[in-house]
Amino acid sequence: MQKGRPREFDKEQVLDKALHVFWERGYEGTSLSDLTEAMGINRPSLYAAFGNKEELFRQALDRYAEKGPGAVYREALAEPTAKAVVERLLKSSADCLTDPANPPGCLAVQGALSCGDAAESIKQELCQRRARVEQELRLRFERAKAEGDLGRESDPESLARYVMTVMQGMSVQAAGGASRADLHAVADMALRGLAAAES
Amino acid sequence: MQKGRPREFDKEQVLDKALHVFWERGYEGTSLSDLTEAMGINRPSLYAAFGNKEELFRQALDRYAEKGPGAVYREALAEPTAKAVVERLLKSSADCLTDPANPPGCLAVQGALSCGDAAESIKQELCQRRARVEQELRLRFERAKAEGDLGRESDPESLARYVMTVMQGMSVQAAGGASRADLHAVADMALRGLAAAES
DNA sequence: CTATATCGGTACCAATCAGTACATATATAG
DNA sequence: CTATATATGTACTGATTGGTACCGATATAG
Repeated sequence: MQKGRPREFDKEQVLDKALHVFWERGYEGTSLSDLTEAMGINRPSLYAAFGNKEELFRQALDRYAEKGPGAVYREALAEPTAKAVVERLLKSSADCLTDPANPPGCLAVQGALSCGDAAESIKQELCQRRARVEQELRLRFERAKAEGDLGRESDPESLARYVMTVMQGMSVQAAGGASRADLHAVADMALRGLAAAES
Repeated sequence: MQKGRPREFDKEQVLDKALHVFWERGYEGTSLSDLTEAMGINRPSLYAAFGNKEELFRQALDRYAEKGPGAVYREALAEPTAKAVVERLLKSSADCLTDPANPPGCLAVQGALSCGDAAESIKQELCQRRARVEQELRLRFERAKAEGDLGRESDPESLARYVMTVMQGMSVQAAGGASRADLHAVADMALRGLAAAES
């Protein structure tokens, strides 16, 4: 065991609390007072454990991508066919974005869509994360095309961008109060379109 | 003419400047210093002419909806057929969201997607505006259905929500750096899907 | 002309922001 | 036991937030 007085809180546990606050209020909309109150620790403990507000956000984002909704995306990519990937992706998004246990919408979309100078680097980080997911999806579609699972005339890049666009739109819809059923209807409509476009 | 010293700036002109700043940085990300600097007036003049930050935002939003991109939406709704409405809506959105003269994306989406307590009422205002546009679109589709322009099995509500979802997703894409061509490809894909779903 | 009403600019307000100095408390290492 | 290392809580920092009091300037009304 290490020297010194031991920490009196569970780091992952309070990180989840911070994640929840950032998710709900965005990066700029969250103050350190909001964070310390929700996390149940005081300011110097927060700084000692997580660095500063920006680093805390990044750690919360990592957790979001790893244990939270991000895990759902990775599972979807593992589906055997492109069609199954998209279906799983859209359906899971509809569920996840409206999960009553979490704030509505997606942290990677709402965390810092537009912001002042101070949050600029956070905004760019979120852009990169979204772009990375889009690229992973594109790669998955390219594989599907190579496997003959998608037609020769299909365009993996446009397809990936389109699916991302629908998911991101669903996030805005969720933030506006759309229900799980509403989003499932959107997902169905997008899926019908894709199935038709493929044939 | 009225008594007193006349205002030395054009109200609409400086309101456009304010609109631009809010559009780029969002409501919370914009400080009064940002505004006065961009508008070229000092603080008391701003308060005398526009009330306060929140009222200024609302007036900028009205202008956005009236003279800005909002006008494009109204034009699209006037198209003769549902298909033409959607096509015009998506294509115009792609152009508008990536117009180099404006910040990328849509003010009604990025202005305050998630935020702290102070901006809560702005967030709700934006939600209501988005919902109102969605409802206008739904009404347009209901008319199209009554006119036989849309099939009997079509669902105007889901259709409207789907189109709004795509447009809102395109706004997120634009904020992330997507080009006009990128968004046109998305629009084409959404349109192909709808055409197929209709048949 | 004088009286009145509004505008513009300086210089301020209290509240809040993110971040920290410092003293005290509590653990291990020897 | 003592020495050391880390955590906690109070109370603070300077900078910035949105918002104003006040005064001189500039217009019209009579």
